[in-house]
Amino acid sequence: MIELEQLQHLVTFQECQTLSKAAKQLHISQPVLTRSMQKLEEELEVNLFNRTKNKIAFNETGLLAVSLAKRILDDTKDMKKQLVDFDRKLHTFAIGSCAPAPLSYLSRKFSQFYPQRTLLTEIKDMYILIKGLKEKDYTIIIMPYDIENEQIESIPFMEEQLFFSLPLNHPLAHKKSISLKEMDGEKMLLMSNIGFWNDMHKKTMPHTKFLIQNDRSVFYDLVELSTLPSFTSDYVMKTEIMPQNRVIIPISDAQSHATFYCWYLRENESQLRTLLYHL
Amino acid sequence: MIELEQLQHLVTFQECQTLSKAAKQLHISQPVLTRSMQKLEEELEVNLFNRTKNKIAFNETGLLAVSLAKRILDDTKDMKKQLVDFDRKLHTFAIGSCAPAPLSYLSRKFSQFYPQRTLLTEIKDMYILIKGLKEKDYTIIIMPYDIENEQIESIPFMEEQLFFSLPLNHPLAHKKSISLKEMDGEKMLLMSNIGFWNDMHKKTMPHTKFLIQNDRSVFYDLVELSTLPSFTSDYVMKTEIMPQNRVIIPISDAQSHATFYCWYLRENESQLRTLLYHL
DNA sequence: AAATGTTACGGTTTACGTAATTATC
DNA sequence: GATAATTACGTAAACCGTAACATTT
Repeated sequence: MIELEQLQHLVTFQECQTLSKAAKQLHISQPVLTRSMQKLEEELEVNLFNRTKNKIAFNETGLLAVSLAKRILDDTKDMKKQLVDFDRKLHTFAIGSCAPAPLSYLSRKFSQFYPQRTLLTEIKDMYILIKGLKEKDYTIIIMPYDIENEQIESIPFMEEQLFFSLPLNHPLAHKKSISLKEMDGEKMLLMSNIGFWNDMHKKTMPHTKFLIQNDRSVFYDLVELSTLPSFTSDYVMKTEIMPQNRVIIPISDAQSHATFYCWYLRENESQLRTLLYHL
Repeated sequence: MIELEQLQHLVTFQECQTLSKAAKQLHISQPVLTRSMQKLEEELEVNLFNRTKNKIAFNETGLLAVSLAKRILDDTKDMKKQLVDFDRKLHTFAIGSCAPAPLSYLSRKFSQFYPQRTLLTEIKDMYILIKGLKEKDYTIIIMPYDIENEQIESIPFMEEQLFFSLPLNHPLAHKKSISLKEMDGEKMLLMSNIGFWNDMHKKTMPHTKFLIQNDRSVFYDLVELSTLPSFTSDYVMKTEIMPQNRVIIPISDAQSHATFYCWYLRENESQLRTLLYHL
């Protein structure tokens, strides 16, 4: 049977033009190449070269063989790549979320129960999440409302309440609670990549200019050093150290509260049971 | 590097479902297959199977691997076939002719000078011959007229003269020569596959009914046993044994004589020199 | 003299099959 | 007890690199 190694030799030979150069490039000795090419000709039952005493050159058939060999070698390299990709996808647990807090929570849970598995997490728009769940790009998606149908099941696992974080000398700093509307129009600091909260802010506070920060530590520095109002949440306050020069005031609107649900395909229920049980 | 043998093992395993059956089919021992599959997994850096103590079954990745492997194996089998075909075509000498006599003559010459090469001969319509020569389906074509242009050269190498072959008691049997027109209207015996002569007969003797014979020996039997007129030629008379109960009479028309030319592409002149020189 | 390809030879590696082992039906 | 897969082990085949050789530039 022909072997891929021989085809690789053939292609390298063609690229290098002489057996000796090809041998160097392949890190083998010339005699090996001589024999390899002889064997290939035997197995293919065709002459691939014009040989003189100390010269060996490709004939037409040989050149055709090179082009066919290249294709086969490419295919096998592709094969490996495809399999590795497929396998990774198979063993990767992908979580898509509409917000950062529940994703952070679920990630931690996940790594407790499946420490060896690869985890992929994303914050995306909700319509993308739903599409991705159906197409099995996500094993689980995190949504701020529930659902129940033939394919999809959802279970609630976490709540999050937003607060305003105001500097001590802010005019509203003394209040017990503040509505979104009351704050609308002020400049505010905001983290980027906060999922559906972003949409909520834009809708409920259309006159506010949000100063978006990508970097979390820069965001915290700005919160501490500037006098700009910002948002925080009960989850963030539990998990992060909060600055001292701020007043935390509840937001009165219902939109500032979310219940997060795990959505998953019923067909995957068995493999998810452990995780779901411990949420 | 992955080897094709491993891929073949993989595919056979999938077809047989167990390693032992696959081993039998491949005429090797189980341990070889066990190791072969282990090595394949190592090289691909993926698990292809679900193993229990005495069971090994394909997982999803394994099944994908099988389908990819099949494609590669098919490609390599194709590769061999393509190369053999290409090589044969490269080494095949193809002669197309407008008539049987010069083809028979040239074939004999050819096998004298290139006894080891494969020869392919065909009698075809002249427009097909010219097309085939240009497209290199034919190395040489035999035509009843000459040509001379940039690509094609022609050299005359043989003449053929047709005769009527009449039974002894035929009304015209006594004549020194006969024209085609004189015989037009009579039933005649004719060999099939006689190339351009066929067109000539149809044109010059539109009222004659030709009784076409495929088999040469049947044709000769009929010539000998029937009283139907037929054609023969100087070439045929030289190479075949002629029946005794016939009169051979020259045909007076110019169309009954042909000079045959070898046409070939100038670019092939060097490889044809030996043959052309000895025509 | 330098470079190229092929053949010869010796030693190591590889790879095979048999046999033994473990597990399942 | 029969079948299946894996592991262990000794032997035979394969393969590689060095060296020697033959040609060519």
